[in-house]
Amino acid sequence: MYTINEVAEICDLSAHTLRFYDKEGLLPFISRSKSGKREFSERDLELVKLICCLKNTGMPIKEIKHYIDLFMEGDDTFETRKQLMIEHRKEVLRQMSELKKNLNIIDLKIAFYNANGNDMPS
Amino acid sequence: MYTINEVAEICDLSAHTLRFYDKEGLLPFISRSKSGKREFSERDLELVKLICCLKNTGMPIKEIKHYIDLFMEGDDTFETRKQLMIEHRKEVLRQMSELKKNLNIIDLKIAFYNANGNDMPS
DNA sequence: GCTTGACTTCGATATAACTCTAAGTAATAC
DNA sequence: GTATTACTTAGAGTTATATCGAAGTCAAGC
Repeated sequence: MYTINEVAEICDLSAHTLRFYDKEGLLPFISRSKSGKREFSERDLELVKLICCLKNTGMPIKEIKHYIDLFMEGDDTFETRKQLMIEHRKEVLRQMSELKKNLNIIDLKIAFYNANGNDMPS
Repeated sequence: MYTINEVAEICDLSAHTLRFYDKEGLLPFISRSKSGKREFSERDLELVKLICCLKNTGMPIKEIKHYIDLFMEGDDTFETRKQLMIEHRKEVLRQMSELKKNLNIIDLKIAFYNANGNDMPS
């Protein structure tokens, strides 16, 4: 079991942020110790990592919550979750392609700088 | 010459946003018609595209302004601008690498869904 | 028993980047 | 000459994601 601070450390978040996520309904799966402290199992930790992955690829908290809600509903939502993930994968690919496009622009710019500014278009 | 709305269309921004950028000091190079309207030359358009590229790769407006300020100062800032661009390129590579890492996580997740949830880790 | 870590509520504050409103002016296009 | 487009100032409001602080409670470990 992990404490909130351990999870925070591992996932590069603050305990504050984790509680904030909890409040937003992103962590309904977390159990509590008899004294009321959050206890993260290995599986919980993996879910938090997945949440971070989704967040870091631009999924808004509300959509992540939707995914988690489906997850909590159980096996009936299996197909829906799978489709959501497949859709999000497309979005990540879109981001990568845009990033590549922008990298090209930057590379071109640096190439112009290396050519000592000759024919610099802008 | 392009009007503000044409540039907005081309760069997928609103005229509002372009005026906002202008106010923030990102577009000091734009000239005006005798009636006071903004006139974007081909070169200006390229610069706006560069600004969008920097913005879309996460550079904050203040840093973009700094770059534009250097640009307006002229050839003396050539080396500085080149170094800035090289540094930003590293940042873009970092983003791409993180995106790839996250794509892997998503792919793994989808693979588990395709395995019908067997051994689903989370 | 004292320190540390965790908990709660609640609200303030921050930050970035818009986004919009209003009210009035001025030139352009048909 | 009317509709469209663009301009101005100045400020209010929005969205998303935190981030912080206060104030008090509670339990565990040394």
